[in-house]
Amino acid sequence: MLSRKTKYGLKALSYLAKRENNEPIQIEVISKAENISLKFLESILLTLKKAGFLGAKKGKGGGYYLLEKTRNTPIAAFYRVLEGPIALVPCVSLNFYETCEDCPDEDYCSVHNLMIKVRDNTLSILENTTLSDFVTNQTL
Amino acid sequence: MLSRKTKYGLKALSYLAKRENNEPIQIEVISKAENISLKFLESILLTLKKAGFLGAKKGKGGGYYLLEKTRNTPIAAFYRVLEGPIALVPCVSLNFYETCEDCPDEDYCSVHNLMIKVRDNTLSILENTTLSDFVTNQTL
DNA sequence: GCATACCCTACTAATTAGATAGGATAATAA
DNA sequence: TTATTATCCTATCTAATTAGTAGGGTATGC
Repeated sequence: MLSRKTKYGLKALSYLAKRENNEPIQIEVISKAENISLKFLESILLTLKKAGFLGAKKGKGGGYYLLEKTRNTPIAAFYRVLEGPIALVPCVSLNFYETCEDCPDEDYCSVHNLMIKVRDNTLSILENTTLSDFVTNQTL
Repeated sequence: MLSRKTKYGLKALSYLAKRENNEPIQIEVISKAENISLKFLESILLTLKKAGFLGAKKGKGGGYYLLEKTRNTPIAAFYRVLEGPIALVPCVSLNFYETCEDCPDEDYCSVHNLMIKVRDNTLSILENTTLSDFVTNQTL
């Protein structure tokens, strides 16, 4: 299951992407619009900013805004920053690979082989859906 | 990510399904073969037995064994018993549905709509792969 | 120079994961 | 009928994670 962090992060990104202009918008506005705890959202948006997806402006009239490239960024990128691995087991993760201590040979592990298929299917959606697609409910 | 409970449960089922005969086999044997903590595996197998997937026999020569139908049971059924929902958010779960408190209208939630697609893709794999397919690495 | 709004670190409460302990129960064999 | 074997069952424990909170620090703009 998705953590609330990821869910809230995606909702906030979607909120920003739905706006017509790209003027900075305050955390508090998003927080109220999407029913997300203010301080929790603050930390999530900071994470997304550090990851290079959002810009921020301090002081009056400040807030967060989408960077140009972010609309064309696949959901998979946000997912990895917010949630971590997309794979269901570390031994099939492309970006967070870890060996299983209990498993002598991945190639002969039924779980491993099935989870590769699940991962590929999930990836095909998350890599081929950009933030723009996401807010217009399009998926390749 | 899968919990160890689910991963170990699937490995144990796969171990049982790979055996030629269907004589009861002791927890300890599976535990050693698959490098799973004995007591932890004990509780997992008990869960699978209570769910109707395994039979058990006590005393000398006892142990766990597959019930007939279990070989043709889809992985999704084991997954739901061991892990819970297959969906990534409760509001798109078929078997463990819950509304999101923060979301006024599911139909207009970007997260909701994308996660339906992810769920459907994952389900198509887990529902169409039986335990038999699983151990022979087949997937529809 | 003051108000605004993000930046940053640390902390806490609640829950869950991953076991572990230890005895009860049932089946088999001597 | 008693000892042995192996599952059954409940309770407990520890560590990690999640979700959220507190409280300043820092930069911006009027």
